Amino acid sequence: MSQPDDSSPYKSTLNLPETAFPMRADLVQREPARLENWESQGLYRRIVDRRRAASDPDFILHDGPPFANGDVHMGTALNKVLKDLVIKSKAMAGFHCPYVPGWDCHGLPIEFKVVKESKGLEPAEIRRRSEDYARKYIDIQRASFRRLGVFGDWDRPYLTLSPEYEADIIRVFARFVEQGLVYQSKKPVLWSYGAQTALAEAEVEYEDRSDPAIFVKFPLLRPGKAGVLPADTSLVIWTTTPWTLPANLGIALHPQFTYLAGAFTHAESGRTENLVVVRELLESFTAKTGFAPTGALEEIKGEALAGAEAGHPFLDRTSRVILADFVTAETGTGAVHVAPGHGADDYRAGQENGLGLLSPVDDAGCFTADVGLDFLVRKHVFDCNGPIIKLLAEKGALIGKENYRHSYPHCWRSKTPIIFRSVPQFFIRIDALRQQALDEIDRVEWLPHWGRNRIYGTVESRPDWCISRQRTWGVPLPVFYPAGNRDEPIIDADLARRVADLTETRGTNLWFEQDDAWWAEQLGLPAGTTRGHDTLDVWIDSGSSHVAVLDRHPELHAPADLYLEATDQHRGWFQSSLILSCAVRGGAPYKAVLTHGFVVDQDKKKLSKSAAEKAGKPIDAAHFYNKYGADILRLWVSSVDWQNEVPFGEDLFKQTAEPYRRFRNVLRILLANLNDYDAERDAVGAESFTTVDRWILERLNTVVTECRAAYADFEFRKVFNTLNQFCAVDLSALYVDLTKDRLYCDAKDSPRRRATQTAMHRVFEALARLLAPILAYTADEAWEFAGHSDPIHLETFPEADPSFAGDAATATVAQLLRLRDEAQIAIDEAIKAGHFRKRERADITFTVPADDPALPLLEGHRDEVLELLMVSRYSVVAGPALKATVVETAEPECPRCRRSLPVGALAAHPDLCDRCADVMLKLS
RNA sequence: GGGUCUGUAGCUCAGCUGGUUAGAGCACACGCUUGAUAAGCGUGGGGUCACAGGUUCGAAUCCUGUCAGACCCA
Repeated sequence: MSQPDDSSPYKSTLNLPETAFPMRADLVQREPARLENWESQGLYRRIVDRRRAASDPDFILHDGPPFANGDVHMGTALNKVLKDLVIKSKAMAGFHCPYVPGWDCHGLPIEFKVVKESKGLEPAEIRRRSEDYARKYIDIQRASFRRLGVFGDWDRPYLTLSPEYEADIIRVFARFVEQGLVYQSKKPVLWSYGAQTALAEAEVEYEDRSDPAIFVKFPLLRPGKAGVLPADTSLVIWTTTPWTLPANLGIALHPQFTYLAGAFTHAESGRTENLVVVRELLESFTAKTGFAPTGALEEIKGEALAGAEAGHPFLDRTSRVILADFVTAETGTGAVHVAPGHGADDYRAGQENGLGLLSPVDDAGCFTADVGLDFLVRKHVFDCNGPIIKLLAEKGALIGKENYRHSYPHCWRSKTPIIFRSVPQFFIRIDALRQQALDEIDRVEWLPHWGRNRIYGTVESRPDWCISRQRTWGVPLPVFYPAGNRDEPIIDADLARRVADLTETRGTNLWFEQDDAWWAEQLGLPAGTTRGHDTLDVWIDSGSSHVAVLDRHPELHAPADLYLEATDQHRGWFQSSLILSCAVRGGAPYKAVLTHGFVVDQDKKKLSKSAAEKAGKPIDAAHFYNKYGADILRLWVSSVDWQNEVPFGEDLFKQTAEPYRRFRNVLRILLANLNDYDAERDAVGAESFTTVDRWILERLNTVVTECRAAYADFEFRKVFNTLNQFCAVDLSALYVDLTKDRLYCDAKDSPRRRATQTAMHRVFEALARLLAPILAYTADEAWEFAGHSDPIHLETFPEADPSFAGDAATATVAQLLRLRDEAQIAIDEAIKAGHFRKRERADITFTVPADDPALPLLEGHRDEVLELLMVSRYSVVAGPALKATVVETAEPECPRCRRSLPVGALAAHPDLCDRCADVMLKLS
């Protein structure tokens, strides 16, 4: 500790800054106490009630429910804090902003964990454990969100597992049924044999994988229209999934492509075959298989082969030649193996050409007896690629083979590769809703604007929605089957609604706990009627929130003003909500949608949780708010460009600690300088402001205008930059620095001291409120030290003051700063040369052109210019260009104010400057 | 492979509809201050504005291509 410096007898006569607002933030210790205070007074409720009482317009941000699984990592924190910045800034901009957070509770990831812990559980038990699991993480995540300073109705969040919510999901399903949009069909779906369920597009992730790619010949039996092909000609197909060959029912050619037919000879073996391949791929075919054309080749259009038939290479079956636009000339042979049971394109082509459908694969991904080859039955399909290739070789059907590396869909949970497999599933007809959904997309505001194209593309091209899942932890898909018939489901809206009514009060566990007989009796169905076993896709759950939450909650309504999630939700929640909402209410559930990028590593590489942990890089939000404080994290969020991917790392994070310190210190010095100021008593009128006061108020006016506009546009980074610049340059480096003399050394009540305090008071009140949405804790702490008893979050933003909308003072100060910069360089040189040690000793000679706009200022406002330059004295000479030279002043240093000015005007204080002598006289 | 987007000092970012020597903060170096002091002030070094073409009197800013990265789709 340093001893109090009493070397100057005048120190006690100064008005030095003083405040109890601590310089050190100690956020980790202090924030929890402030949070407790907020919660004990029900601050969130007070804010909402105050805005409603003022009849402020609504602004509804509808919370997209995070999955109730895992801790809050930086990505989740980014999303939640962005939402909170929206809510807090909208509330301070004068909107009524109820915020009801929610959680997505059902689904595979949780069930997967529960089932992995203990095998062979009854469905009802799986559901109990899954609910416990979800609730545990809801509590963990809720505590984190609160700690981050996010305001909301945390005591009554919405949960997709609550009975009312589940009942509404079923009612949404009923609406679809009643519009004839639900059907059952056997068609290929993305199937995870690891998790043994159908998956949605959004539940699939792409990983690199190596597969055998093979060239297989299909001998033409009937040549179709062509009729000119040599005998024993074969089409050659190329496939990366040999295991789907048993289900082959056709070969697709492109109608417009030119194919080449003729003799091919293998360079090494000398084997000769009559083959057909597409012209564009002839070279690559030869390179990969070794078969080169022996003589002239016949050209033939794809459409000429339509209707031809080929023999299956190892089964006693024919394969029809069909035409399809999806055939490309990029890889393979231009002839595509079609297995309608194992692919979406294949299915459509099969339907159009009446090929039928085979899918001899069971839930576990193993061949069934229908595969047609005994030695494959009960073997996993991926283990059958080898045997099938071997069989092809034996039959002489194998033309070539290569290893092929490609990105391939995998199950996001079990990480196993996806297979396309046909099983009876339930679907929603998208075609009936597509145009309406597309029209709605153009009525919504997308932020950033390119989001519109994202979702438009997905909706435009998405196939029918497979909504059934073979899982337990979810909302039951409420269909029934007549006694003894599992092929024709009873899909009925009224039945579904009655199921909803029963579960509204008793929960959907009923579906799993009661038996078929009970349900048949409850619903008045004939004895022997059985229930379906599927649950609904979880995207139906969260996509129904506009019904289960917005329509139900008394403070909310649909459409919401804003949905705000990461960009992956274009194909997820934004889309499922849109489609469900179009069917239920005939329009989008949101007026605007804001998307932000993902949190990525510092070098902009994808940042996955497991990879980060392996590298010893913490990614949990708790690590950061427990080490640096929630306000640092919030400040970081405000400083990033959420439109793109958001780079993150502890080093980057630490960088925001510096701006934080500046904000805190500026608030602190303002508070300290206002220590003896009472706005009621001491505020001066507009006519008393000096030039620098008017300048800082003009700057403040600009800052207020810019920040309000930036908040309105959700450009938090612009708020951060604007305020940071204002604090660093205008306040800390200039205004606060150059007004020290008048604040510390003038008489307490001197008009120019009070003028500056009046300006600083306005700056503080505005700055604190503009910072409040971001520095939720610190702004409130400063507010409290300024003597306010209510939290700052009940306030509204400062208004721009029209009397400072001009730039007259700013223009004047700009001229003076030109002089200051010029003088500064000369002063620095003089100090470096050892002429004197501090700028207050400088005596400057300005050389100024006669037409320089600074000239009248130099001549007419001596005291103000001296104060702003913080030098002893200056003189002006005429010259061709602005220039400053410096010598040490001849004036003595006034021991009270430490400026070098003429002294001795008052005999009582011969060593003091005029101003200080006056002050001393008044004090005595 | 297709679509959308991004690429400015070591780091985080400003640079509006093209127009004087490309700006700020952090970090770094040096200095001042001990009356904002685990603070404050100043000065300085550092950028071929990803790369290559093109439009223009003139481009970081417009166009094309290449490279790198992100997300989505295959």
